[in-house]
Amino acid sequence: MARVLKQFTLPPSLLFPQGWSGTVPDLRRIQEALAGRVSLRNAFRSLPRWIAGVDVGLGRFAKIARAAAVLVDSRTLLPVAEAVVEQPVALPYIPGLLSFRELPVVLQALAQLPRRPDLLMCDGQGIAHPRRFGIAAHLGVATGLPSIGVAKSILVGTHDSLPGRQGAQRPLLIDGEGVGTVLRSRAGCAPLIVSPGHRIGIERAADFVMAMLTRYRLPEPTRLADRLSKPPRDTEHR
DNA sequence: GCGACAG
DNA sequence: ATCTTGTCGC
Repeated sequence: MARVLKQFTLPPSLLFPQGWSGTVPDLRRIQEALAGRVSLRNAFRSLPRWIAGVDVGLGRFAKIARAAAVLVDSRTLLPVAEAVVEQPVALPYIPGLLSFRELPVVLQALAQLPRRPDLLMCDGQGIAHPRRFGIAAHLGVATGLPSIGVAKSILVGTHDSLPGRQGAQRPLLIDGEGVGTVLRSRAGCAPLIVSPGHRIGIERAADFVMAMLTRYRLPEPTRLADRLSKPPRDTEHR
């Protein structure tokens, strides 16, 4: 059952005031209001043990959203629990409003985990967003849990040129304000865009992501969730 | 008015 | 996000 979700802090009415529906301007106003609940204060001094990665994959014609939540033990970087939930897609993808499309099913998947994560990592932006309220920030505020956004590309913001070596970092700026970190997680790969979601600062968010890297471009929690969220591909050829 | 635009 | 085989570089 929904063991974890019941422990989450805010009631649905406060998480999504318009019940996920409404016009684009309506949804933007919701983000502006909820952005005020985001905290950049660090909830942890060092990497906590239980980290959940979440991601959403779409079927062939984007009819079904498949959310995956993978609980990883940061001491071993190995998965200790997984959950997958599928649900019809309710909204189209609109840049800047991703969370309204993906969060409903993500919350369902998180609810299936056997224990409450200490920290969440998800695909997409945290505060590196036009209204400082990307999906990672929304997820953090919705659950009350610390969260970090790990995106594969920039939504908004600029940065100085980034060295090619692994570990290189540059601040991501929006109108001169630091909102995240452009991080070369792996040499020869496009950098990751790391930004705080909730209850963590810019610098520590990048540190925690680095601590979860192995040989791949994505940190383990997100990488595993990404794989799990992909619908099984047809192998049949008539 | 014209592009840009997480997943 | 998804559609897709082979191929070039760290």
